[in-house]
Amino acid sequence: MNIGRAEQISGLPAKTIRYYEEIGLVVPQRRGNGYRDYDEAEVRKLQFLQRARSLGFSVQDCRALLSLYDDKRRASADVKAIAEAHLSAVERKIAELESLRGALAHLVEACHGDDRPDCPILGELAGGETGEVTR
Amino acid sequence: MNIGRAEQISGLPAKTIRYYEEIGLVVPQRRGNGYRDYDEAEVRKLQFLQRARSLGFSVQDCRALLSLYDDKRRASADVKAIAEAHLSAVERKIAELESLRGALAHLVEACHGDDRPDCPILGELAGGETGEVTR
DNA sequence: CTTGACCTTCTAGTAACTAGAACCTCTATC
DNA sequence: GATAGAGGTTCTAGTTACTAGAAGGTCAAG
Repeated sequence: MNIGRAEQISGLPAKTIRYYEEIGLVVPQRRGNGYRDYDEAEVRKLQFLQRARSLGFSVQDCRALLSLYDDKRRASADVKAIAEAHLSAVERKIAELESLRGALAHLVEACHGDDRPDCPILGELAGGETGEVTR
Repeated sequence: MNIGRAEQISGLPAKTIRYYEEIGLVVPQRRGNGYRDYDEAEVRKLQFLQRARSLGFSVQDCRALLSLYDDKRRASADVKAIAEAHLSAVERKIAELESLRGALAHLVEACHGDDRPDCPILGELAGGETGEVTR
């Protein structure tokens, strides 16, 4: 089938599908006119990629997951290891953002936000000491 | 002062300081030998950038914050607006990651992770039929 | 005069696409 | 047969915010 149909079924934009081919993830046959021709298995892989990417797996992770998906003798432990590593990364990122959120919320709250120039946010950025004026 | 000293004081790598010059954030004078020469105000701006970036503000936001920092007739409301927008973005990102974390945690939990090929994680990615996780 | 630290510019690579341009192919209709 | 329009092709370049590395110039000390 053409790339347009693969796009509809997989939910991935055609540009992205071409990109995935360029990096060797899903490489379809070509027809006589040069058009890409996706078979069932390839479209299933595109769907697989769409789901894995929407779960936040990197393209490198997706490559590994796809090859495990293809390997009927895989150990589920290998799949789980990838997912656990990704989960840990997500949790680290959440912790980092929560710390940021705390700092930002504190600053936003401290700023009166009117037409006067005095601003604790800039104060913090300028020197870490609220209201610092000279150095 | 030389870029090496500016690096020590600001905590920004020299490569980053040069990059900030390239995009017009902090542009120092040059000495006769072509070396960059940072004055006090410029080093303070570099410190400002280091802090703003570590709070997760984009470089574009930093540019705006820096110009407000320079403008002694600024309205603190303008600073606050930037910080609030960033805070909102951080909160959206946290919500998104927490949703991901939930889905990933379920999948990881459902996978026995041994040497057998059967795997609910791949099942979910492949189409949500085989080995689908109970939500 | 040489060594080593420090500085310069330049190119290219990172992640994962995305936009746009120029052009080709297929199908249907006039 | 000509043409319109949908859909396909490749290619380049832009996005974010740096970072690595190469080739080479400058400076202070011994």
